[in-house]
Amino acid sequence: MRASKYLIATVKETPSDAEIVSHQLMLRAGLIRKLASGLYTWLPLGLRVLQKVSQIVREEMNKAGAMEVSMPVVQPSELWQESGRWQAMGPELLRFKDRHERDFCLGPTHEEVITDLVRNEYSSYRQLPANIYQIQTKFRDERRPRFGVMRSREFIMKDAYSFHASQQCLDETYAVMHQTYCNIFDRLGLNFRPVIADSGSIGGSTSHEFHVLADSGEDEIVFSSDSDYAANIELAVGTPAALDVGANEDVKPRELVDTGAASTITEVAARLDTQAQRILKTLFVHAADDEGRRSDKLVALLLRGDQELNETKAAKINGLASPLEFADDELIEKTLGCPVGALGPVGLAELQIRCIADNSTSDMHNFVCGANKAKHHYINANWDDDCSPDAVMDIRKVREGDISPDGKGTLSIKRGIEVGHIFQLGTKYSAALNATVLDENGKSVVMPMGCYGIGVTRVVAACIEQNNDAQGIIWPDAIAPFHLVIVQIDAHKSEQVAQIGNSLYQQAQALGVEVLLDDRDKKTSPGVKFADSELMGIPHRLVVSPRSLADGVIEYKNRSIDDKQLIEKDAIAAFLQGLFD
RNA sequence: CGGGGUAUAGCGCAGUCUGGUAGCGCGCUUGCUUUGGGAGCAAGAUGUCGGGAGUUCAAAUCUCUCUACCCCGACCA
Repeated sequence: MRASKYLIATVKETPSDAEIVSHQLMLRAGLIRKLASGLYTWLPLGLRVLQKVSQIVREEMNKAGAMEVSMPVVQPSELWQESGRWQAMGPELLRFKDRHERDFCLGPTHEEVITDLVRNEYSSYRQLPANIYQIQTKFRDERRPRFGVMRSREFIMKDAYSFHASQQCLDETYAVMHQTYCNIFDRLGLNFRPVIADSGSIGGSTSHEFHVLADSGEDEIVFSSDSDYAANIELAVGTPAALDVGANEDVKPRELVDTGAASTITEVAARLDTQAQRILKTLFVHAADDEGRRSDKLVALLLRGDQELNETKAAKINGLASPLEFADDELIEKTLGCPVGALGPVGLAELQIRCIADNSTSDMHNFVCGANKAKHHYINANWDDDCSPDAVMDIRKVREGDISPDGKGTLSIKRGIEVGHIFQLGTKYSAALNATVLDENGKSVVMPMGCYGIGVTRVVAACIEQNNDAQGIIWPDAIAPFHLVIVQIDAHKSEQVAQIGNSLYQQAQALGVEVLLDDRDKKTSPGVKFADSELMGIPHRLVVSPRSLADGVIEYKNRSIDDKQLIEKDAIAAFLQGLFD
């Protein structure tokens, strides 16, 4: 490709609406342009990268025995009615009518369409497992698109769906896909981790997310120092370091003390000259009514004072309003007759308020808790003697330094960008759409399904988050838009520069190297060409100039190495061959 | 959806408080010079000041209203 005939849409200044580095660099390097909130045009340079990512995904999926198809973006409402999601999904599902007033939506995902296809085309267990995928545009009307293509409304996803005659068969395919995802992200040159994930409202038991490690990530992932335990913080389990104070104290009688204006854990600890871990934290959330809707009844959640609630875990407790909702101060005061700041579990049983305690509270004794009386706390409260939880479970958010659930090592927390998610769907869709095959006994069975997604557009952004410097993007070889850029300097003055530039360009092409010849005219100064090549992140660069040709050499620079090399003109063919062999 | 902010040339911004000729830098066009790190000089082109309504002799500027976009939060197969 000749730069003089190509859209090099680089910009010097950082666009004001781009917050994270990948978004800034994608705009500055001329990979994308915004059309509207969450909608982006991919420019020639960006599309090359996107297509490379797609191709790697495609090759690995094919290698794993999956079959590529292409399903419509526009989908009829009937299928969604059948699965129940026409009602279940909110405004994220973009709906509209055609000229005949029939309802349609833009596909945010394709479980319905694929299940419909498979129920019509498959009839025997002998055809299974079937693993079918596509790489295609999805639309989700996100409430808040952000960070460029990282969370956009229209994006490209590789979505695969597998169908099985048995759970065992699903397990096998799931394992193959787990490995395939590792292969894909390895090939993409990403620093990533698979983690155990919440399977969400979609149900199913087993689920893993694949996270690219980056500080700008929207998720927190937890991993162990000494084992392969890794999980999304939403469901990560750990054991907090044991109480290091008062562990061996004898049980003392409970006492009411005046704590004045102290209302937070920190203030109470200071006032009573004790530690947060000796104080019981009491939170109130709304209970659900008989029909599962939010009621004004309260449920108390108890945690050790130095610990925090994991809302995802709490939301799964039966009998709580969904989504999890904290009670406001007014309702608490009305129900307990005490303002927020001195709340505790003592006496809640009489008020018929359920208490759910976190595991971390079990070994607490002689603890401090609110007395449900303004400006008063109890000291030396104890389980059984003073109060008992209705249930003890894990509702705690793990912390850095907790002990890994397998007992091996301690946990650390990092931020990640979710670029892939695999999960076992079970029969949610196949049962709703009656997708069955006959098993070896001639009996009709509903097919268990698996579902495997990769955010192709997000991968591009995630990769830049991980590979950049002050000059711009540093593409891994596997997805660089061009492998090599040849910068010509003073070609208008030196016939030799133009000649050698051209000859190198042709040699590189003959080697199958994707090469960009920067033959832009004299108005584009050398500095601009250098800066652009670095901003665009092209891994290898040759510079042809009268200056170096006078010494009989051509300069080579690797984007990720500071030093330049001078290559003898006569040795350049061999050098190129060695570089791209 | 709640809170905060922004909207002026292709991009980045000033001008708004205190109403009175539409500005700056980058980019773009033309010419000359320059050429190894985002060149210099000269001449140019480009604006419904986000839309609508109002106040006023006069509105980018004041008032009302609508819209779009960004950030934080909530939400997220």
